[in-house]
Amino acid sequence: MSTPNERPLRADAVRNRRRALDAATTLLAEAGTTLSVDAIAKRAGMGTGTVVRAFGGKDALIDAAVAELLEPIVKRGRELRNGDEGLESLRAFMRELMAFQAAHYAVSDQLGGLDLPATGKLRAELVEIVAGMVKRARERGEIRDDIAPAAITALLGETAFAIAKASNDTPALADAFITVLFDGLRPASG
Amino acid sequence: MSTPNERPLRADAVRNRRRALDAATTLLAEAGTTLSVDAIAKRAGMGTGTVVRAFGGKDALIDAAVAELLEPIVKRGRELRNGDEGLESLRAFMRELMAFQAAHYAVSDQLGGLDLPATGKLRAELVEIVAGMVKRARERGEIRDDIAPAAITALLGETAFAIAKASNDTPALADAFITVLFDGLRPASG
DNA sequence: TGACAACTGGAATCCTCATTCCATATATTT
DNA sequence: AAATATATGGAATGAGGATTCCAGTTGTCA
Repeated sequence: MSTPNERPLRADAVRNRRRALDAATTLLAEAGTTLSVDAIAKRAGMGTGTVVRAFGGKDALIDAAVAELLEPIVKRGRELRNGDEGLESLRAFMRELMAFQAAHYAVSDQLGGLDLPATGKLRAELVEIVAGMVKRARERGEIRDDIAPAAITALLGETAFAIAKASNDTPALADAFITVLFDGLRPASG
Repeated sequence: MSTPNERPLRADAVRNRRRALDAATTLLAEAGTTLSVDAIAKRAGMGTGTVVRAFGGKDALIDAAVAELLEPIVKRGRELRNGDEGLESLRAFMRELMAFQAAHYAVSDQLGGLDLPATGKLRAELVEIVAGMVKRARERGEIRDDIAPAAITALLGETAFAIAKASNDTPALADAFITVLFDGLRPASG
């Protein structure tokens, strides 16, 4: 599923690919780090050329690293959506999303200007998952119906991302956010 | 108050300073623009050196431009805080903050990595203003008391900034955000 | 093990920018 | 208007970083 019908990579190339990815992830996690190809190469213990070649360019490497990071939370979202328990699923997912963002808040700081297709796709799926949950919760009458679902989805999505840095200083923040948000989303609250 | 006891600038220097500032503001407002000194200089119709010299460096120029942009909203915040009508002031200020952010959403995209002391100070004052209003509203019993004021301030602040890009696509979004947020902040809502 | 294709390190290259410099031009002052 | 202090344009400089190149190395296959 990942690399279809290409000539198989040599064993050392596979190894280095993996190492480059890990090094990128590590640097991504460190706020204030210089995310240069050279820095990644040094961290991975290999030459610059090797790093670039492994993915065909810096952006592709970062894209792969971030996508790999995002994968589990997206998967988790799919699960929650499928066995959909309505509002509770949504609340649970928001909690996990925020925890995820808090844990990786340094990442998004360093992504400006990069072209990250895979990452973008996953992010879009995240939004889509939340939108689906919002729709279902609303059909069940669990959230207010005087506000457009799209607006609610946007509110949740933006808030989930916004919390990142702040909640890293104050872990309890996420709970406060969720409490206020979901209280405000209850039906007949106007 | 702005330039104390320095030797007065020559008339043309004053003019160029102004033009550089305006050019920077213009470019800042355009999403996707390259915010290089050369671009600013070209836009302002002057040489690169002139632009840099006017403020002593790129960062200082951008800082001045953004601070100038922020000034009115901060001033407005001070007014609202002084004639404090409690929760209504807070709600009004949030509305204005969000409108402001929506209008200038492109700005913050381009500020990563720059050192902007004046801008930072104004932002801090914005937070301080919101914190003050939250405190007052809480003392008046207008918002729930089961969540730390600091958390509420953070929630409002982060949300206000988060809305920027999204609400540029969908103007009604800000209202939805505020409705949900303030409903969720009502006392005895738990 | 030998032959060969696939990889590797990291120096060289190429870009994008901020900042500096200085010969030239313009304001200011007398 | 002449003298002087300031300011200007924009080429030159230099730093930071992505990408390319290739001589040398290592995995792979027979």
